[in-house]
Amino acid sequence: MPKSIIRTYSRYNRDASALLGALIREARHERKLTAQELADRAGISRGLLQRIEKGNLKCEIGAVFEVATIVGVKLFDADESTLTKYLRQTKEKLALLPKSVRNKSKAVRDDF
Amino acid sequence: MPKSIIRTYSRYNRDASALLGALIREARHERKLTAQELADRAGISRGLLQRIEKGNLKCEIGAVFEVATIVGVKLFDADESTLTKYLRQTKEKLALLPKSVRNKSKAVRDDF
DNA sequence: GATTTATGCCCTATATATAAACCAAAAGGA
DNA sequence: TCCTTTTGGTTTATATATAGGGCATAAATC
Repeated sequence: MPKSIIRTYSRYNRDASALLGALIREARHERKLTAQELADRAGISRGLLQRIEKGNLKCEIGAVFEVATIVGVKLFDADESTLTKYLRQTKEKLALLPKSVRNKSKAVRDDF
Repeated sequence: MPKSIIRTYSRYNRDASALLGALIREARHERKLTAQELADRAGISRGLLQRIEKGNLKCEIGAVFEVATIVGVKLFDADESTLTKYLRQTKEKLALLPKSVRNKSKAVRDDF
């Protein structure tokens, strides 16, 4: 990130991230997990989990997703099966999977 | 990140991120925005937007949230007002706001 | 067809997020 | 009360995500 970019976030997203962190923290307590235990399960450091639970927007999304999934905080929707439902419904799925494969089989392109 | 941690992600979250990226890309097309235009609006580089649309889990969550909000892809829920609803309902909000203020007024602690 | 525009994907420099190790304070349990 | 555990907050070293640029291809547009 050259030239010291000061990134600003909208109030909405700051609230959203703070809420997500609070939900994660609450869910962790409900499951009687210490911060260290949850961090270990997610494969991250305890310090990173602390920042996630505080709603820090600079955390990598993969770490946040992993933690949220472990403690049962759902993304996109409160409904558990919504993601899978989306994955089935969206016609983008057809364009989705090849896209994630393209990098692996770089030059071939014989997949159609 | 010392010691070259190889972070693994669950299949669920890889799918979730890929779906989120696809939804963002689809929404961007619906709004007739070029990648450069959306990146400019979000204050990020075009390359980062590309990675977001590919569902790269190493992107910072703040950038993903900003982009998603701009093109109208909702987080947590399809309903627009769900976040604000949550923010009102959750009793965690009381513990939430002071937490985000604590860093600003570092040593004072006269807020109670 | 030609020409512009958008996209995909390199590359490099650098700002910074992360892990790990601390310490002190808070919380919980005896 | 004391003792243990958990948490919040540092600090430091290092891995790496990012911005920015270039370039080739694809896709519009004419």
